[in-house]
Amino acid sequence: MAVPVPATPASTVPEPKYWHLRTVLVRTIDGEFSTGQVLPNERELAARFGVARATLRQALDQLELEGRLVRRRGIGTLIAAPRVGVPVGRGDEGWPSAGRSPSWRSVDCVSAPASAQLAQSLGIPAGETVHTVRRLRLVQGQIMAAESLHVPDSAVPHLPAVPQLIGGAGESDRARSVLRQLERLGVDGESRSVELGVAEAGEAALLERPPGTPVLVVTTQYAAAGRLVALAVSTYRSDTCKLTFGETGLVEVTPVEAARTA
Amino acid sequence: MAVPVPATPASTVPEPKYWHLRTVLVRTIDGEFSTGQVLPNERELAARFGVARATLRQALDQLELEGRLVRRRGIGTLIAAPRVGVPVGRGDEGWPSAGRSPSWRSVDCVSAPASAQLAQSLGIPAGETVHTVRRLRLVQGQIMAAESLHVPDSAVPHLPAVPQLIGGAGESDRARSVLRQLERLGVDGESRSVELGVAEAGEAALLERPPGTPVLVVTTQYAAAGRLVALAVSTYRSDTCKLTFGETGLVEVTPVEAARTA
DNA sequence: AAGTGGTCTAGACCACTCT
DNA sequence: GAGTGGTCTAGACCACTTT
Repeated sequence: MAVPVPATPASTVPEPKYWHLRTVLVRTIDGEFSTGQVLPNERELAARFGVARATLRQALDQLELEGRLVRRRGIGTLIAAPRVGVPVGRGDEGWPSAGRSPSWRSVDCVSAPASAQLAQSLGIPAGETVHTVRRLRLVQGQIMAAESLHVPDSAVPHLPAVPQLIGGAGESDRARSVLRQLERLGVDGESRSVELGVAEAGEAALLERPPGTPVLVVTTQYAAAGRLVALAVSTYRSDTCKLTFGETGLVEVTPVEAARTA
Repeated sequence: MAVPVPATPASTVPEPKYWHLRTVLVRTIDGEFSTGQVLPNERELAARFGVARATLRQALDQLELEGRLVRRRGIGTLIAAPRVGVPVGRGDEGWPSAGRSPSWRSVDCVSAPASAQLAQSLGIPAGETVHTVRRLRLVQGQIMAAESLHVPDSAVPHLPAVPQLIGGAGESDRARSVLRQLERLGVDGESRSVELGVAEAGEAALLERPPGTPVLVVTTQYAAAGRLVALAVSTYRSDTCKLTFGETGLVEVTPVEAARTA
């Protein structure tokens, strides 16, 4: 209010300040900054552009959503690395390999009666036992996704008997057993969906991100012999991941920006 | 500040108010509201929960990102309809059909030299002519996505001669020609990626959304005879779309929420 | 202790929609 | 004109990281 300067004299439809700011910042960071570099702090940036800090933050929020910036408490705002292409789909990445796939790390495994909604999703009677394996997907040593893999007990009848109450030590073994049994079934088909979501407490913790972090939610139905044998719900970090599908990289990675704006 | 009530007495790590608010709102709208219903206005909600309007809005932002709410200027905040599953991939949906596919509507078509980055993405020399068809994807009469389909001139040498300067009337014809030529090539393979983005001015207008709207950016490389013949960049509305891949719905749609939280 | 981003407030004005 | 969401401000305090 102190400064009544209509720097953009307003044509017909005044562009919001934060959006204009974003545009300026995009040009600046694409031009003068490189990955890992830290921007001036928010208070200084706000002063420099003559806006309130909240307005500046609105612009930074956008850039963070686009994966261009990373903000770290107590540290500062830095230029993000380009997103990593993460293969999703058929092949070694797609199907849970019980062996030493370097890509996945099992976290825990619980066996419990299916909730009504989960039962419906799996096409089983409510209350039937479902084994849920939680695991993390690592790419280049970084946590990219957290997954809950739900397997109806009826799909893996040959699981080794294990006490229902599981001590923490046994969980890893149990997860392995479930994955191994699944592998033996052989998979006929997969059906997937991708949508935008936000991570709540549990997922957020696994992803090492604050609650509310936007994620790409990938839901996969695995079928064997025409029957649904597993349902995987994977939440991928949308800031660092680009999901890739299909013929494993017909051509190399494609920079998108120019193609969108050109 | 008037009310120093620490409703949640803080365990070890105080949960942000807006996050707690979101949780409360989720329970409320899942329980007592149904699609299309309007919530009380923001000022009243803020008062009711004893928070500033900005804090309430932070919670609503989250819910909108999740596709649970839709906010309309001058109208109010309403419960959103469930996301629509949109097939992406092989089949009639995946490949541009020049004919009367009810799913796509061509907007315009421009032919211009490729920018450096676009040329690289297409694997052609910079400056080569590229035909860009812009079109909209409609599902159930609703605009779901905007697409730019880039086709190198060398991939469609049999295009009917048309003056370079195109009157608005002829664009629709030209778009049809490009799509038809593409169809005749036959497609060997497709390679896709999905990532989170935001719509800028042009896209936003086509999608009938404000700039900054989050979108799912789908980049598709089309190959014919081992050669890259087209690059499609499609931006899907993340609030209303759930992208589906694979064997066209092995089982019916899967509600995700329960599976994630269970 | 100093510096950073994260949260929250109370209020103002604007743009849009409907009556 | 009344009511709604969208933008913006100026300031405060908190949580986290580093020195």
